[in-house]
Amino acid sequence: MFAALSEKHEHKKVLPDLEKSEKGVVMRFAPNPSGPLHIGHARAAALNDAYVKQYGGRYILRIEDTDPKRVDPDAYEMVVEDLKWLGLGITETVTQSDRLPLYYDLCKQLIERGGAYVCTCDNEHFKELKQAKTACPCRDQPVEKNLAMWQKMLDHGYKEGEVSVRIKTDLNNPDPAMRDYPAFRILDSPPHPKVKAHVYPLMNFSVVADDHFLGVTHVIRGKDHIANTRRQRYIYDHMGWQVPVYRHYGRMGIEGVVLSTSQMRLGINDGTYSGWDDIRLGTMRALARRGISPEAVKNAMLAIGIGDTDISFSWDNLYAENKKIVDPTANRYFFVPDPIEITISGAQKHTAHAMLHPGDAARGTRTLEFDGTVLIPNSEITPDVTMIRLKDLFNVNVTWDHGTPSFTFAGDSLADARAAKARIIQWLPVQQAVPCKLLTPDGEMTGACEPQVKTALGKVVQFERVGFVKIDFVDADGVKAYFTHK
RNA sequence: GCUGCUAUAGUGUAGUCCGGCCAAUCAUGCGGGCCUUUCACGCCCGCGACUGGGGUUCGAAUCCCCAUAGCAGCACCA
Repeated sequence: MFAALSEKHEHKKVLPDLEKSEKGVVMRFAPNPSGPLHIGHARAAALNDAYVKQYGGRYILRIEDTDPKRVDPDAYEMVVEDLKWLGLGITETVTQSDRLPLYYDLCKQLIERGGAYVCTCDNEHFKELKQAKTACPCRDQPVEKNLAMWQKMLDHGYKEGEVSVRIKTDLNNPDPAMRDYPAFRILDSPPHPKVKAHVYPLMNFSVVADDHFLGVTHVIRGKDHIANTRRQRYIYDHMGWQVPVYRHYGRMGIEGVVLSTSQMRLGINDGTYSGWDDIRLGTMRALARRGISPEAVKNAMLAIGIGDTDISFSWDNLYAENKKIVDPTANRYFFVPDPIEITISGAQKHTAHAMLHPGDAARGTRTLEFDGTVLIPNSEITPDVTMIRLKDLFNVNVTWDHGTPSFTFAGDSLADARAAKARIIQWLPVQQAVPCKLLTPDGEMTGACEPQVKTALGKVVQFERVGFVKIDFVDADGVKAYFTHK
């Protein structure tokens, strides 16, 4: 019995082992602060987090803000908030714009070692040379000249676009992407929101510097970085440093939501979206607003794993994870979409006590008073219907006269309703009905819900027979809810 | 064009490194049933895949070659 249980437990999916992890790991999540985090980020963030938790160690948040064109000052805060929401075990945070002197110093060292040079070739020209596996004239300049030019760069003796620092690689590398790639550039505008600078490192340079000096041991990132990994290798070799262990997972296609930060920002600015948490977006805050729990996001990402196959993200699988988390906790309430009012003859006043959760009687009940007239979903009354049961109340006969239904009390017996295969439907007393809007991906449902729903602001509840919803807004006029999933 | 990565059911995933125990795992989805005062949860049954073609081998999802498809890189973005 116990053996069977534990055996089943061991079958729980775990991530594949990482080599060189015996003494713990140091990993990092390194977003560009151009906006809030979205599902794409969540994969890298959750995977790295899971490994740090599995092996123990440090988890560094590194804000990569070395391109002032792609920095949103608000994003620094948003990224931290989103990670906090996800519940990741970040142990320290660094921001690259705080570390420019470190990069400058390393660049100087690299030049001294003959591993980099200052290049004044224009882009197009260099591209041609690169394709032809030919060295550009700057490549063979003496170290002293490179150092002087580098100092002139730092002294702002060059304008934007005039020079760059290149890493010496191997011009005969069959992959043109590897040949003498750039490491620093000059940018006169726009100004960086956090630091006064004009010489900026490019990603492949600052990443190596930080991974090395921060002691990063393992890097898990998308396979769009696989070429960068190979490029970065040259710097490690020039410096005689040891490279981290890398894993590159495949591309993840995500349907149904907008993920591009620039597109999102555009839509927000022109009013198409209400904000970063508009539920049509794929941001963490949008998911949160729709009632997706952070655990569900993490579990879904771990289930996907670090495979290098390109995959398409499945909302169904995310919803299934979320339901596991939300179903045991969500209170049940009635929501009547597109309601019609019906009067039931022959019935005494009744008080219905419906359970807040069918699996947890201790949680208690909510009380609905029946006194003759109720709201039910319009769609339930079709000409083939002869009996319905109002859930937790009683049965109702439906009789038809020239297409007009009338309703009469048909007894309390649940067994009768079952025997008659009557549908058990949600309902609301007219007096207790609170106007409620339910926003779904397919549009808006208008209806009414129980008064108690107003106390569930910010929570996920289940509207019985409709699905799980997040109560987003409550005021004197009613309730607004977002559909999470069935 | 050049360079590289990948290819298991609708979706995700295990197995591939070290060929046989794989007539291929688990989850999700879908269909059916049971349970149940929800179309939720739970339980049971079922559906559904090794991209194609060659080769090696007694034996291939697993190794090799070719083809096809997808993806990524060849930015003074990350």
